[in-house]
Amino acid sequence: MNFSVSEENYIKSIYHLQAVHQQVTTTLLAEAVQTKAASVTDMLKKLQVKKLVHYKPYKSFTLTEAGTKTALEIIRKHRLWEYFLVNKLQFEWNEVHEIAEELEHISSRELINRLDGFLDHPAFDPHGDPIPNSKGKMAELKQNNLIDLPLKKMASVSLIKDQSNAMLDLLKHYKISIGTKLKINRRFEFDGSVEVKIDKMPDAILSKQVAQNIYCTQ
Amino acid sequence: MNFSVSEENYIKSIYHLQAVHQQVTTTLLAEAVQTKAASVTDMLKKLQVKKLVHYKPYKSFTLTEAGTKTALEIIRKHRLWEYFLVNKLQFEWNEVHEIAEELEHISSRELINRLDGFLDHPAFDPHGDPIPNSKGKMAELKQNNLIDLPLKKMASVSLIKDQSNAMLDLLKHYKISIGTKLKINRRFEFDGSVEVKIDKMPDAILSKQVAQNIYCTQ
DNA sequence: AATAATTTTTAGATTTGTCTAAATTTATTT
DNA sequence: AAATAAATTTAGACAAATCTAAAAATTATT
Repeated sequence: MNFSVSEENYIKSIYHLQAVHQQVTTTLLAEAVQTKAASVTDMLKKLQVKKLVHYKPYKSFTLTEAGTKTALEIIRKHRLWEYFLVNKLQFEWNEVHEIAEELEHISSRELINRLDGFLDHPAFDPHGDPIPNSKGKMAELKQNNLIDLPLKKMASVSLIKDQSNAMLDLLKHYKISIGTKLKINRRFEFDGSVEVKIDKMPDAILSKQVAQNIYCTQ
Repeated sequence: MNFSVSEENYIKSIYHLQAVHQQVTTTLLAEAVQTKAASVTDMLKKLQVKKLVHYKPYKSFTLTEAGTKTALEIIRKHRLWEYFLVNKLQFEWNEVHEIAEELEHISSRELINRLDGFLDHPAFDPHGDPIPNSKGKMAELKQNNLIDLPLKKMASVSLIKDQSNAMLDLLKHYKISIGTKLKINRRFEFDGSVEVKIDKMPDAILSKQVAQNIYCTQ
């Protein structure tokens, strides 16, 4: 099956929203794909006909198995291209999202499988998100919220949940990126903020809000 | 300026047709973009408003300077991606056209300039066509039609004019591709065919029709 | 449980790129 | 130069994806 860019964007967004919200709503999806609720309804009907979503008017919608498979293919492309952009073309990890949003819609499966080989089958993209393999399977990594790390125990940043520019700006300031090694020196009970030692940087205090958006491994 | 995929395809096709025909016609362009003459007229009016073509109804149309610049950017993208597909992802040179047709519409200039650097600023794509640089300039290479080569003089295949599958099939059989070294042993006056010695292959006889589609350097 | 507020869907319009059929212009024949 | 043929444009229609405004259904509030 071949889908339009628009259809693919809806499918991908439904997948991502399903991972976070138990119930995906029309309004939520409208916001995700930058459109109006009425347009979402139209598209849901179209996707239902193509058997990509289960849809009950006024009630609910979820991806079908075929829809999930499609979503994973798009996400695989997105993340492989991001990996390529950062590791071969020397982009910064926070510069690649928009370009990958375009590249993920290139249709050739052969292309993406060769790209995968060229990149040596990476398991994680530059943001620490796992890359589905050609069968849709992706690696799972036990990730802990920074806030929950044991004291003085070195850990490696593996995922940033909030990838807004505001967040990325802040992380750049602290020189925190995927792979950055850090440990928690102490916790401040008052507001839940934490003092962290980051690689070769002076000690820094991260607000609870920031720390909750950073996930680590080990 | 940002253009739709459709607009870009028209612009690119006008550029290619202008290189071959002194006058590009509506019908010719319609065939090139796989549509009907009436649709071409509609699009020409749109491109005129955007100052990409000079257009006089019933008379003629040509690319403006801005239109030519745009065409060269698209062609640059197309050829750089083809080079990438063949030289990095190990595609065969006759497998890459369709994929590059999609990739050429990815908008990021930064991407294409970095790709150019990653590939070491190639001057020619896998078909032997010159790749415009970021300013739209491209290398010129004196290319001779195989039919006109001096006898017994080694030459290097640099361009295949007819890139139909039928032609590519035939070339595969003779193991002729861009860069193949060959020389003409003798010419047959009767039908204009030529006997050529190809690299490590037995002597072969190419019809005039085939030979006329092969261009060589040196 | 009735009313109000919110969410979702429907109805009808818009834009882009396309089409067919008819009208117009240009080119070719006789 | 008039008639015919061919190419081009116009007019009107259609599909995809969107929008706004109104209607319908659901959820929350009093």
